[in-house]
Amino acid sequence: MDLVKAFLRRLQKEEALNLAGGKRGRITIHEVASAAGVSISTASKALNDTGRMGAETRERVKRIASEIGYRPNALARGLLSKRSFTIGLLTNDTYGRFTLPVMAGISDALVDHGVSVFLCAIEDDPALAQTHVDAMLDKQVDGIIATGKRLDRRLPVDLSNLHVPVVYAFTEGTQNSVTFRSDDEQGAKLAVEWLAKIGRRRIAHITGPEEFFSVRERAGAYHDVAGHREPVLYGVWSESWGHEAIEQLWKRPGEKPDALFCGNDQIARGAVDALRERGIKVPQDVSVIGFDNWEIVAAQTRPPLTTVDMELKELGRQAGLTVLELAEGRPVEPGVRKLPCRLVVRQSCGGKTSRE
Amino acid sequence: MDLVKAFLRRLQKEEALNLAGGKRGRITIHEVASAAGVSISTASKALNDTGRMGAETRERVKRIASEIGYRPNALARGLLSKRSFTIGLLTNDTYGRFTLPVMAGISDALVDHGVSVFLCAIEDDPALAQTHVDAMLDKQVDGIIATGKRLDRRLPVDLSNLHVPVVYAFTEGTQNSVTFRSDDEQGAKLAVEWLAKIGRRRIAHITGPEEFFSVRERAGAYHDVAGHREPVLYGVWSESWGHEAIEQLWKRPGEKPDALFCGNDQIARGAVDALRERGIKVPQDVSVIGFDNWEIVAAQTRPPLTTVDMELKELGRQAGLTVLELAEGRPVEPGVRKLPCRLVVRQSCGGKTSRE
DNA sequence: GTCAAGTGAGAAAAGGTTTTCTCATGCAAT
DNA sequence: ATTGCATGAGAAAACCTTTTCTCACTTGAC
Repeated sequence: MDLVKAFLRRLQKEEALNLAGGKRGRITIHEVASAAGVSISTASKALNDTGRMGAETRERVKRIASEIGYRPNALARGLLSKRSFTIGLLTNDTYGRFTLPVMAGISDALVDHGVSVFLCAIEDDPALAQTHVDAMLDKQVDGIIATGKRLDRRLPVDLSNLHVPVVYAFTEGTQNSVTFRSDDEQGAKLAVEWLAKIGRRRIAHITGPEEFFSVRERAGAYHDVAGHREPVLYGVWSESWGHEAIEQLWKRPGEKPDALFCGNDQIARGAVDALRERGIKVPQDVSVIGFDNWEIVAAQTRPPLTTVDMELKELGRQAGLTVLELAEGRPVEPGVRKLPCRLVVRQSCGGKTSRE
Repeated sequence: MDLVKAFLRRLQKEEALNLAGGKRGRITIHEVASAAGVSISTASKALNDTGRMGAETRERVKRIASEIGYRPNALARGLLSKRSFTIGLLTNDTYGRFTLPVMAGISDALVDHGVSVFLCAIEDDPALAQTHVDAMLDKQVDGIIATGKRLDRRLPVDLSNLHVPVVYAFTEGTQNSVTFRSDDEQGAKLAVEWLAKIGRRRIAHITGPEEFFSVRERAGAYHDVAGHREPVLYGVWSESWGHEAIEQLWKRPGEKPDALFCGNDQIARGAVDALRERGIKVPQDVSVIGFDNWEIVAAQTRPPLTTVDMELKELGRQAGLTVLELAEGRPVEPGVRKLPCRLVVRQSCGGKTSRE
């Protein structure tokens, strides 16, 4: 009876293994050692280029290891070294609008350091966030990068007293943390200066809700460059607000703007569509510039939008390298690092590059 | 002599602990055991509800563990159990257009099993893909989910002989694998039947490139329901193709379509915009239906698009649960599973729900 | 007063790797 | 001949858990 049970269990196990694709025990350093006729200590030292041994021995071990396809078990290694070569990316940006480029940058920067990334999407749900953080800590992540969709909001979870390094990217950080963010002021300046340079004088600013920090920063820079001659229209982040704003602007008396600096690409697209419907030509009559360089919106607009790119991938890259520095114990100056934006010129502004 | 040695070692250990003060090494089961005055074996059994011991002992250990904030080290646990509670998600969909919903579903399904997800974006780069796969295997992932942006394309890496289970989601799988995909035929049928039901008779189909499997499947279902009275226009997946298709349709002689079934939401949006520019009212004159339910496009179109949702999140959820089943050794029938699509009714079709 | 059975708890091994310590061996210098 | 010292390589401990095995003790039955 007991025997039957054991047999059945074994059978089941083997069957499972077969389905899994033939999961016979992996090749360990023991196999390498015995195949090379050395001890595991020697094998380890040979493979890691540490310890003392004859050059011939080292070479032989290495050759055999690669021949039989040995790959060290990262779990075992991590257990000892207290480094898992794993980091966690925490985000509350469900759409991935901002997170994806950041993630791409992180991954790009860390993949050749052998670091993998856990992606955890927490939808402003503190309990879910805590669950994910706990799971990551249990898995001994070397660090955590927190990212979001807004520079002036915190993630709904406290990461300030963890015993692993935390870096913030495109979300608000804590007191003594390292935080990466885009330089919205510089980005806005870039946009408005471009419009001025191509000869536009009456530049209006249609943007998102005033309570967004980015909105205030961009509006501030706009005023610095363009002065206060044209109004700033605050609204929401949607195409329909772009439409409505055009309506508001064009129904008031007096001269109309000859350029629009929009708070994001969706607003810009709405505005461009509204202008077209009124028979106003973009870019001949009015230049329009967006913000975000959200390809899917900017490139599909007619004409394609000139816009400001926040270089989120680069931001992710730097955040990734920084969390790695910290994980390896190297000191990193805390503070907020502003990364410059870049102007992406397409056809919605005219000027030098408008007609080719 | 042996006793002395053991004593010295213990002393040294305790000193180390004291020196650590609490800032250094994490809390291990040793701390729990000594705080509770039991051995580590007993502590382990108490916490895992295994083994035999007095109810009082078990409770005490559990209470103390939670008091001092003990969390088991997943690396150590994984080393022994050969389960890392980690899976990898491999994708070549850079935009995240399809991957994000799938990822959300996977994460959603697995988070309360304690499983975390490595996200690896490989951009059709075989070398990068291999690097990521190797890194994941080294980290002993319990399984891999491969996902993409096209049902009829493979990822540029061979996953067929891994010793961990692999599940394919929204990408083409291998011979004896488990593959999840949307039922595009059923989805298309849903769309065309809806148009018929609200009284449309001349339904045209504007869609993507014919070499896409999904395109052929949707077109097939379209013909089955709508017959061959109206043409199918193959093109590309962009708004501008939607525009152009309208031009083509409206410049030919004879009766115009009273409904459009579009191959994706971008084409639908382009078509709606083009119709508006011609003074044709949507949905009063022409009903338009999209495919994908890509919120950012469908909801921002004027009027918002009725469209077909491929339920990618559910697809991800099922893929996640399946890879877990396989990882736990439970048998899973190989084959392709088609998941039904769902019609999302907004305002671009009219009919019953058009005016409220 | 011995035995069998049951109960509670600890010792030890295992998992794969790295690192420190120890041990031969051979060789040059005294 | 003895000491001193490189050199090459292995033994064992450590990382943290889980699990199996073993042991001591109690209890009720003979």
